[in-house]
Amino acid sequence: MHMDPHLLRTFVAVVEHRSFSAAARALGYTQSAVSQHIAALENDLGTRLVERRPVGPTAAGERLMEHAAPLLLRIDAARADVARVGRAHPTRLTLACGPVALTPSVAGDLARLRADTPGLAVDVQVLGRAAVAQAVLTGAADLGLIDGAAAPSDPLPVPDAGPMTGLAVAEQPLAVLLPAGHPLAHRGSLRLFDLADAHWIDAPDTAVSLGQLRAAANTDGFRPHLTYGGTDVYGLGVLVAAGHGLAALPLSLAAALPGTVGIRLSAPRLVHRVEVLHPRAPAAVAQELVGRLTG
Amino acid sequence: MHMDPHLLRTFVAVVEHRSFSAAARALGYTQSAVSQHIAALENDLGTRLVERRPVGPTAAGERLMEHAAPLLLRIDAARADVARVGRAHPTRLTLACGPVALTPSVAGDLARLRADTPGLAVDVQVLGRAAVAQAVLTGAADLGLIDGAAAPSDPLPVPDAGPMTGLAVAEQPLAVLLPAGHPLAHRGSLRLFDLADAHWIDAPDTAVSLGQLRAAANTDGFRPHLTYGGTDVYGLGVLVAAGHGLAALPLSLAAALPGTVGIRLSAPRLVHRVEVLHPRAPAAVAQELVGRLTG
DNA sequence: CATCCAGCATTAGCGATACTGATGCACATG
DNA sequence: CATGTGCATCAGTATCGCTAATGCTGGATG
Repeated sequence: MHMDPHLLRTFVAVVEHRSFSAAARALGYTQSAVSQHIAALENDLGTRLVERRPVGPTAAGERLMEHAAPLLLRIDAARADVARVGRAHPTRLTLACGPVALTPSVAGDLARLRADTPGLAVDVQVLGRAAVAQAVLTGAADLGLIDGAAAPSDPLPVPDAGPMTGLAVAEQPLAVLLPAGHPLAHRGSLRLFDLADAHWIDAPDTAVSLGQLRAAANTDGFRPHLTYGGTDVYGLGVLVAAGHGLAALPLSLAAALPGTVGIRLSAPRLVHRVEVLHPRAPAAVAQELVGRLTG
Repeated sequence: MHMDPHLLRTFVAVVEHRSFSAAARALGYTQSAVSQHIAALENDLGTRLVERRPVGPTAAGERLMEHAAPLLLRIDAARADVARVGRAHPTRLTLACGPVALTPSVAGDLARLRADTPGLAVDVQVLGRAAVAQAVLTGAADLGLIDGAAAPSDPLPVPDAGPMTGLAVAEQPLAVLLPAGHPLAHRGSLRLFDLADAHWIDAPDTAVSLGQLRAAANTDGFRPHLTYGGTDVYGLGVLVAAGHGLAALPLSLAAALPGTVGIRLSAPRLVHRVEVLHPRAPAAVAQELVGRLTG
């Protein structure tokens, strides 16, 4: 009865639905059960966790919410990790890819793997950045491909919810995408610091997210001027071309977009890297693909 | 009954004690209850988790063990985090320090804080590196001080079991400790790569651990020639002086040890940094000390 | 200000659960 | 082959965790 994941799950549902009854419906309980769950949790922790009428988290509840999601995720990850043990050679490979992570070289390796292992079904899923790690942890995907900006020898930051290894697959220079007529568009290279106060587009599911940029460059700048929720690189290019702001992309991608110019970033020394994420004990086919990607 | 922390706890106890009965005694249960707990877990996960006679984890059990400790830690962290909310101004400040983290400057800041806040009881605890973060997360300490080697702008690696912030307190050059008669002892500075194949002493609770060194320098070398389990820097100095191997230390500390020479490391660009760890919502006094340490 | 109502709390009751204590059974040891 | 250690199993019981019904409270409405 101590901090039962079950109680946490209904707590999260209550906070998200902002209603006991709605949470009950969503979870397949009665409203009474939900009420008792919350009461039990509050009793256990000795504090009020949700304010009623209107329903919402208290300060303590907000704290708990920060823990609840990772906790529940890790539970699923543990389940998946245990389930993977002893799993025979599966005939299906599920890949979770970040938006810009599926490069021609990766696709080539994958094609060669399929050629060498007849009967292998492959399932490629494109997800948002955070969801990739989650899919690998929970076993929804056999492998994950993420990308982002980092110093040349630093690994990409990954939410740590379980034993998972990231291996570099490919690196290329990082570029900033400017509209073709931009005053800086003729430069051979640019320093990131000079652009900290420029207008930026935050496109966390398409380009390098501004948060990553801030972390990698160790600064406070890069405040978003516009937020782009799509996963389509061309759409982002259109926005940049129209002058809505700048975006950071791997150089080869930036060079391919019409109406814009991709200028290589010279300082700080950052690269765009694709990494493959795999669980501690991946299936045989997955292991094989990891070998090809990194070998 | 899905993956109850209770069941996990007894699972961990069983694996650690390598016995159902011993685990039962440790947990205050009957042997029967423990047997049923394990059976329930195995039934839930659909795999055998522990081998009996002799008792030990199966492959799946080993996987689960990797998750169990962080999971239980995070549960305690969540508890502590929630309990901290609304806590009035406490009159006692508990500091968890890593072995080399308690520098003169830190002690000075602490002394000034005590002078300014009469009636403040301070409790300083020296712990191993991993235990510091754990103490902060579980609320056993209000603040933690850790140290280690890292690239100048990189944060120290901290086990991610909850919302916790690390702020740099002090940085100084990293040095390698050589016996006084060592052939390289007259050098003005040394490159770490040249020492990768030397004999090293692994002293994770005293000097910079070799694991950190490997990670920071991105290499495979630094295989331990001798392991030193103590937390006493002078004892480590004696071992180095006697030629048992080398160790990495902050320069000022290395310079103070007799019979040895501390040579500054010039490449890769690594520093020894002390960071203060605090939970998301630290108590008022703790917050004040953080301000003084970092300000 | 009276009424209504949406929605959370409370309670009784019952089936499921989680313990204990006793017993069974398998394996290692001498 | 006898013995003992230690896990599995089983019966019994207290407790838990649900549902269904009912109570209660704060806000909207005229």
